[in-house]
Amino acid sequence: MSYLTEFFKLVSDETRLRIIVLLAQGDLYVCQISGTLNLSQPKVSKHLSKLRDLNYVVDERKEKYILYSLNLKDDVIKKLVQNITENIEQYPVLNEDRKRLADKQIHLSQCKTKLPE
Amino acid sequence: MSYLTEFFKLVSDETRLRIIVLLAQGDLYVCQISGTLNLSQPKVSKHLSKLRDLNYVVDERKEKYILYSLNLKDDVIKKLVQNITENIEQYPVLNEDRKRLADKQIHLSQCKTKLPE
DNA sequence: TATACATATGCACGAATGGGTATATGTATA
DNA sequence: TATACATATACCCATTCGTGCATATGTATA
Repeated sequence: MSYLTEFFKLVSDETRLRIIVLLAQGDLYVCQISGTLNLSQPKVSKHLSKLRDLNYVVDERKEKYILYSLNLKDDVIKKLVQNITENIEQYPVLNEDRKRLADKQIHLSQCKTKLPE
Repeated sequence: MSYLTEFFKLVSDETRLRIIVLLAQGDLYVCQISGTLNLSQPKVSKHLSKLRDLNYVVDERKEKYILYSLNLKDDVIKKLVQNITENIEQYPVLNEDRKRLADKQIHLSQCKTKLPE
C-alpha cells in the first residue's frame, strides 16, 4: 500500500484522527490523550501503537509516563493535518477535543500523579 | 462518522484514490477509468457507486455511456486532492495513471464504440 | 519489597470490506 | 426486435478491523 493510502486508512478511524489532531497541537502523555478524549486507556494505547508501528508518531519515556509526538514525513500529509487544525471549528468533534485539551481539569483527569518536567 | 473520516475511509482504498485523482484531472466515462487503471469493469463500477452513494462524485448519462465527475464540498478535502495532484510525481502509482490517461490507445482500450460529443 | 500508578498486550468476537464471477439493466444499432 | 455494447448489481467468500475485558510489563514510592 502506498504512503498516502496507508495514512488515509489510519485516519479513517475517528479515534486515530482525533489523536493525530491532538498531537498536532502539542506533545502529550497517554493519560492526557485518554483524558481529553474520554476513552479507555487500552483503546487509546492500541491506536497509539498502530500509529507508532507505522512511524506516524514517536514515543519517549519520561519516568512513569510516555510522551507521544507527531512524526509526519510526507509534505502533502503534513499540509493536510495543518489545514485541518487551522479549520478545526468546522469539525465539531475535533473542536470539542481542542476545548477539552485547554481545560486542565479535564485533560489531566486520567493522570493521577504529578507530570514530569 | 464525520465528513473527514468518511472521506479518508473512501480514499484508504487505493483503487478509489486512483479514481478520485483521475477525476481531478477531468471528467471521465467508466470505460475510460477502467481502461486507464486496467481494472475489471465490475470492480471500477462498484467503487464508483460507493463514491456516488456518498456524493463524492456525480454521474450523467450520455447515450450508452455514463460520465463521472468529482463533487467535493469540503474545502480541506478539495485542497488535499489538489495538493496530491500538484505533487503527483511523488506518488508512482498515481503518476503512472496520469501518463496512461494521456495515452489515447490505453485509456480508450475498454471503450469499443465512438464516445459522445 | 510490596503497592499504586502508567502503559502495553493478548484473546475472542462481531461487523464491515474488497474482489471475483455471474447476471441484470439500460441504450443504440443493424 | 435481436444483438452488441456500457454499466450496475447480487451473491459468496476470505480477510481485516475495532473493541472490551483481562492481564502483563515497567516505574516510582512508601
